[in-house]
Amino acid sequence: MTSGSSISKRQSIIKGATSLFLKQGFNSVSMDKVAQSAPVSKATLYKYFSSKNDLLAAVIDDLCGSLWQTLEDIPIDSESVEHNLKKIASAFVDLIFSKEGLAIYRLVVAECYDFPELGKLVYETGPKSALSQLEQYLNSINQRDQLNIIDPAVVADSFFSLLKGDLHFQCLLGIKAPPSGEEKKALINQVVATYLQGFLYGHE
Amino acid sequence: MTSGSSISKRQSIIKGATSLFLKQGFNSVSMDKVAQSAPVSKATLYKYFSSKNDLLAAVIDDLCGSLWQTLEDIPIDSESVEHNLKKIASAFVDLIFSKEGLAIYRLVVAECYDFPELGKLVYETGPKSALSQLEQYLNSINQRDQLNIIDPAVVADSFFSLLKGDLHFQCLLGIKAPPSGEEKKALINQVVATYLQGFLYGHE
DNA sequence: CCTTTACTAAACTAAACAGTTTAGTTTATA
DNA sequence: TATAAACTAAACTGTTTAGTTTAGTAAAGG
Repeated sequence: MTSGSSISKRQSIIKGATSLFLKQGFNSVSMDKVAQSAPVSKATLYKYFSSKNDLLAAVIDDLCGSLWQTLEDIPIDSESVEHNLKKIASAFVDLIFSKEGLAIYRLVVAECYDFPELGKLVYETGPKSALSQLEQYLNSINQRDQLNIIDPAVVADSFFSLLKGDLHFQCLLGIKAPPSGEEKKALINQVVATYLQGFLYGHE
Repeated sequence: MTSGSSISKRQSIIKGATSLFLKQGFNSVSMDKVAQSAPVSKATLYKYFSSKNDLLAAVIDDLCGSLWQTLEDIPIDSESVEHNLKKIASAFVDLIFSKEGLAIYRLVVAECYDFPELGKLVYETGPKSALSQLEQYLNSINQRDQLNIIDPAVVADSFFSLLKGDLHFQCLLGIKAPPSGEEKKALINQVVATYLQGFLYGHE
């Protein structure tokens, strides 16, 4: 089938390019290597993507869609606030300390110089929706529990910032290994406890 | 004078390279351009720096030394905790949202792929000392004011993380302009107030 | 059977760039 | 003035790379 074959070619190019870009960075990967990894001919590669930057945009777009999906799919149910926060925290921490999460972060920050649209693309499809999701939840418990959250956007931001912390920076720089499951659990427990006490239920 | 001339050549190479790297990124700048901007001949350039990576290391080293100096020079005096925190916050925020601060962050994150030593160099000369400085201060007030700070390292980390927040990420990506003086002041006031209440003096 | 479309392998173009070399100039000093 | 070291401009080497072109193959559909 014609269109079927086309779609799978396109997909396999993206798949190969993604793997290479995440492993070695954008500049270190040549279009020849991308073509080999798909595997397609270079001519076909340029039929689907008009330039290397065009391919990068497609790769990032694809990655963001799949990576942040798990965070959006979290069911915010009627369980305790602590429980819900821990679920959000867990998905967030898993994401930002994953190999792909760290690699995409590096990739995007690195290419900001010559490719400004990239930043917007990533932010809009990722952090922005995570923030507004938490903000919405904070608004709901703010009403329900008669809390005193003046600016839910700021308070939502604080939650993710505390989870990132200095550790995320060190992992980005490659001077520290990403946390293990146990370490992530400990981090989440510590942050959620601090957060409940310091930001939500500690001011009465 | 021989050595005098040598030192100034070296310095002017670093100065030129710094300006170019911060503006355009490492990969987009050729050694020819660096030589022109110093200005020195290419042969001289390679007499002082054995490779482009060697030059980058010197640039980063020089930058970190000067950039983070202001943060280390803050006198932690006997004034109120709020006052001291605001001084630290102000220096930190000025640094991380400055053009150079953001550019060096991008530069280092971008070059992590092929140049792992860079991350360590930056972290050790920058964030690490800032963290331990604040940690030390927290230790002192912990004793003095009979606070209940269990892990000063974590609590120090939280302070800087809250100051960075999502805004720093957006500035990094170039999708938001760095905050003005007024905006930085507002940010500092909000974070310090939250911090005093939520992390230091709010648990009694 | 013929035509069109997708594809491939491989050669090619044109430019950029790290790093070296050459041949000659300036400058300080002894 | 002689010498040695630092310097310069410019050509050169060798490699890499984005993107194009060419010539030809495979296969589906009318």
